[in-house]
Amino acid sequence: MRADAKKNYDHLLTIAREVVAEHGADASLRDIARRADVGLGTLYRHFPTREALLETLLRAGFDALTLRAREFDTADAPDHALVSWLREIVALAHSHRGVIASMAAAIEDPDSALHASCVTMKASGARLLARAQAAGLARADMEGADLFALVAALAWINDQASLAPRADRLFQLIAGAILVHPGRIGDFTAHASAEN
Amino acid sequence: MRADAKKNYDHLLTIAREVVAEHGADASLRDIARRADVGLGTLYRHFPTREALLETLLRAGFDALTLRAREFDTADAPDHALVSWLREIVALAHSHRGVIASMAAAIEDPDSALHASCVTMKASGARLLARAQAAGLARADMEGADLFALVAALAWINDQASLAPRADRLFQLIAGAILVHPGRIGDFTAHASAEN
DNA sequence: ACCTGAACACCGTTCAAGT
DNA sequence: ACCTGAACACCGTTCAAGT
Repeated sequence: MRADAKKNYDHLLTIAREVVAEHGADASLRDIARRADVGLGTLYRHFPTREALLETLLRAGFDALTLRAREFDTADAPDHALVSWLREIVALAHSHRGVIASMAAAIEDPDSALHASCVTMKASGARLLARAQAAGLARADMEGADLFALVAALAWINDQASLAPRADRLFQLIAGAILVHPGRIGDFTAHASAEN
Repeated sequence: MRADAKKNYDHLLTIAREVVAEHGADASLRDIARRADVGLGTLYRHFPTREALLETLLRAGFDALTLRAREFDTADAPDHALVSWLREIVALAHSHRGVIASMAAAIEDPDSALHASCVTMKASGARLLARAQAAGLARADMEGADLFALVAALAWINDQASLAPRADRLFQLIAGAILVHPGRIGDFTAHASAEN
């Protein structure tokens, strides 16, 4: 990448991060280009679709979550690991308000720039779920797709201003429905959270 | 209302029902006016906001749900009543794809045309929940706002094409988390649904 | 190789002018 | 009273013209 292009690319990302933090994943692309002092075509050259831009914004968070899943997979009690990881992926999605709908759409659209990341997230969750199931700590009648949908729903609740105050409580309720011994949830999720 | 105005009003509603069925609650208002062979200003005169139009489209369904809640309140086993009613409100929201986000926003916005209906729905749910709780059939640590948020989340899952296949299963899972004796769910929700 | 911004086809919303 | 549609201020997306 040429030096001037690289500079535009980086600056666009910085501004996009600000604008998405402010207006959510549906933010005006025009507005981003304008505030970055860059032609609209330059934004489209670097990020041919909105999903491509969002994927770049979220990539670091996705990678961190993939690593966390691997850590959790060996280090923790399977139920603790599963619930803690769920909390973190919900927090990541929420940190980019509105992106969860794009992620839900991307999971079944191989052409979406978000597809690969979503598939990875789903697989990480499925692995943690399977481990908890094998230990008899999660209900057996669930699979990765169910977990992905529940995470999406919880992230969506977080994104709705009027429902957000109930989000933590409902996370606990749903986590409790996944686990065989929900009594243990309070022990390890009370103050957990992910920053992104 | 003048005869010509009444005719426009009715025709707009007919067309709006078609277009919303096709494109969801975010359908283009311009498109509705166009297909109704009516000036854009006429649509705005009859329905000053999108919420006003949606409220009119959904009113019959809301009224039916209010009646159903009253029936359920006296006729059925409290847990059966609660879960059956939840199924119906989820189905109503889903029958107007995308409207659930507006409903979530309206519940805390007294100026929204959907506000009153949402408050009524929330109150109906809260009453059925309280009755089930009093009978020891629903967990005591929940309130109406939690139920409303869960219904919204389930309706949202239904609206996402990629998540919809899991919607029934997740309804059961969440209903099971609300009830004290979830084993009973399968008995009475397997084939229930609402038409609107 | 990369950037720019006009051009196109859409929106939602308002309101002066008509009947 | 009611209707109309132009006008305004926005979008997303493309692409000819520039450097």
